[in-house]
Amino acid sequence: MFTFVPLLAHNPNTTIMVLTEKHKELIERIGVFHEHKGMQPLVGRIIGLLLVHEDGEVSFDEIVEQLGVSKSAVSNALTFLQAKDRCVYSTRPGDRKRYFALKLSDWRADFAKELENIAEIQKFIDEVLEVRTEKNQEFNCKMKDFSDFLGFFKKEIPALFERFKRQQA
Amino acid sequence: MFTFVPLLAHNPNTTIMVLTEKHKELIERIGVFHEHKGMQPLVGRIIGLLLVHEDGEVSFDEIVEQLGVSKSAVSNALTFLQAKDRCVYSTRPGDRKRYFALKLSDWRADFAKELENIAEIQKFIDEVLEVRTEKNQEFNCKMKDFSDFLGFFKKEIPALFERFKRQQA
DNA sequence: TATTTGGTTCTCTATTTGCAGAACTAACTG
DNA sequence: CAGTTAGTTCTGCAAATAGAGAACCAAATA
Repeated sequence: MFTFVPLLAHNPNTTIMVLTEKHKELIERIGVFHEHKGMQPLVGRIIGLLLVHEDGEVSFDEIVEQLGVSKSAVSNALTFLQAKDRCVYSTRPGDRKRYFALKLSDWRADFAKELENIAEIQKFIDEVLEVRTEKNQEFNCKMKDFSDFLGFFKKEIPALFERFKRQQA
Repeated sequence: MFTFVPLLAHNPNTTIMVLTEKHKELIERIGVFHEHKGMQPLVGRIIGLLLVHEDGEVSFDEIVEQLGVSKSAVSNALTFLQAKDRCVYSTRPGDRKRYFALKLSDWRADFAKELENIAEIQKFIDEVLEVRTEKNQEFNCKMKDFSDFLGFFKKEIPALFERFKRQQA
């Protein structure tokens, strides 16, 4: 008679990385940096942890332990990070845990998105120009100027990555 | 006997601009755009109002009336905008009112600051690289790559403005 | 079938935020 | 000096946020 003997089921990576004070302090600072960008506190801390963790992949449980927060908070934060496409998880045969990692691979796409996002103000500038009267031409000109620059800027983004690539080789 | 007859004291520009629905709706959208950038709601609305207002300069009172908010809220928001160097006020002889305007003139400096700000993540990336072990070289390499790009990017910012200037002429 | 594991969802609460309204101040006016 | 004007600061509250803890669920195990 055969019994199913799971290879790893009783042997998940249960030892967790030891974080030094330096690690912890860096995680906090990365946390507040992201808070300033409008993210909720724990989300920023998790990004910090995933960055400094030597494995790059961190289990749900370990996040809970390392950051000393509740499972519910971690669950919500990870759902958010995945929705924003900043984070993915992988699994391992015979181990039901999920191991979360940053999608560091597409930093190019992410950064480009951020640039386009800040240039998004152009849309508003243009709408503003449409509703403005001719009364204050100086003001209008400066806005037109800014809008033109933003258009130029957006077009330049791909070239920027190109030049970086060439300059690297 | 001479009496002091103030030229404008009883004649400040008391008629306020009429905002259409389109104006109001645009102000709201500009407001939420800035909220997403981490500003408090009223600050974004004021930016919107100063953008669409035909005069470019708007008195404290008119801000209160147009946006239908309290004086205290406006006072705090304007203090904030001035602290952030996004806004200035001017006065007129014989008129004690302050007329607030966006510092639209230095959009170049502002935009450059925003770009540098998003590249500030490099500082953290580098610190992270210093505390990371050699364990996950692939992860480390991607981070190094990203950091290199951010360094390159920062250096490119002035050139970007240069190219825009040339391309305009 | 009962229990454990890994995680999600729901409910509740402490904290923070954003603003109103009142009290206040400082400069000017009658 | 009493009143007005223009704006600031203080006090308090309603709403939003962030997270704890418990209840819950589904898959795997005993």
